[in-house]
Amino acid sequence: MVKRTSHQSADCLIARPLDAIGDWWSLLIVRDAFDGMRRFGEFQKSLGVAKNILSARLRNLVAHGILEIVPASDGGAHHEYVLTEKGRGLFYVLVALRQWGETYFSGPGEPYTFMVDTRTGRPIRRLEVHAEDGRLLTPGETRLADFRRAPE
Amino acid sequence: MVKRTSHQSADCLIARPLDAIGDWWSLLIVRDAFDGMRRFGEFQKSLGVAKNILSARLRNLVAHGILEIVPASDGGAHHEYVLTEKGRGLFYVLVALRQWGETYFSGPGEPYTFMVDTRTGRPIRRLEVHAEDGRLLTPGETRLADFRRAPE
DNA sequence: TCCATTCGGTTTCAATTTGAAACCATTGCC
DNA sequence: GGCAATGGTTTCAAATTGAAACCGAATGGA
Repeated sequence: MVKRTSHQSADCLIARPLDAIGDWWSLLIVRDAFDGMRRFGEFQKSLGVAKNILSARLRNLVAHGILEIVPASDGGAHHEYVLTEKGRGLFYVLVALRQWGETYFSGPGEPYTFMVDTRTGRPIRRLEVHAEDGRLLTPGETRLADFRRAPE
Repeated sequence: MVKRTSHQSADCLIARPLDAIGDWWSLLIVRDAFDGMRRFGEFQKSLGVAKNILSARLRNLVAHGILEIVPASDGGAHHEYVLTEKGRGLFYVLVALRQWGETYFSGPGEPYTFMVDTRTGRPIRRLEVHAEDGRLLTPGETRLADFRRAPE
């Protein structure tokens, strides 16, 4: 499961996250966790994934510090899986993926949900990338910089 | 490669995008494409992936309309792979993933790059989720709404 | 108390996917 | 023509996946 890049990509800050969540099911589990799911059975029913696979994915997410196991919540004997701070940090990845999905994958007549502001019920804004001074940036206006070379 | 959710998740706007790019290599290919890579050999050298796998992934990305094949560019005989509009839409996913990686995966002393505004060389801002009226939203302040039920 | 059921997994095993390496076809160059 | 580079495909072993069976502990009734 854990894929180690033996050749060391120059940009492991994409590769390393993908190592943690880069398989089909993990992000779906995280999404369900954002939706309040906590228990093995809930995830299994929601995703329809084989139990051994779910078991392995949950273990992996816990190992990566994205989920953590908490003793109970309704006094039951079994534990539950909840997002850690690190796991909640994936919110923006999910929003980005979802907005991309809304734009390019929602066919006409298909049932689809989209993300709204709970308070008003209105759709949220699209994500934007901004410069430090607030300017809106396009992909072409950004680049990767080596921290040691040009922080000035 | 293509994983069909037979059970139809209620939220296929996460699952469908993952079906297109939800394996380890595809997003890395897209990232390299944003970095200006266009040719089979460039991707192969950058990623260190087996050629048959790269071949399959490129084919898949083209099939999903994320990359397209263009005839040449330097007059050479071979074609090149460039991002489509849909592919460029993945910019926000990459930024989100990268910022998450910067936050949780960059160990001290490790070489790492981060994203800067080309014009100023300064780091870009963190992504934020905003309501229609501009309020900053946390994960808990959003939910998914059925388009047909509550657009009002 | 005893039996059945649910929950949360693990084990087993066949089928699919992956990846390394070998191979192949075309183009460009001398 | 010969030779290397590019851009793949084929082959085959190894790893991963997934469906189903199994299992143990904790309820829940009769």
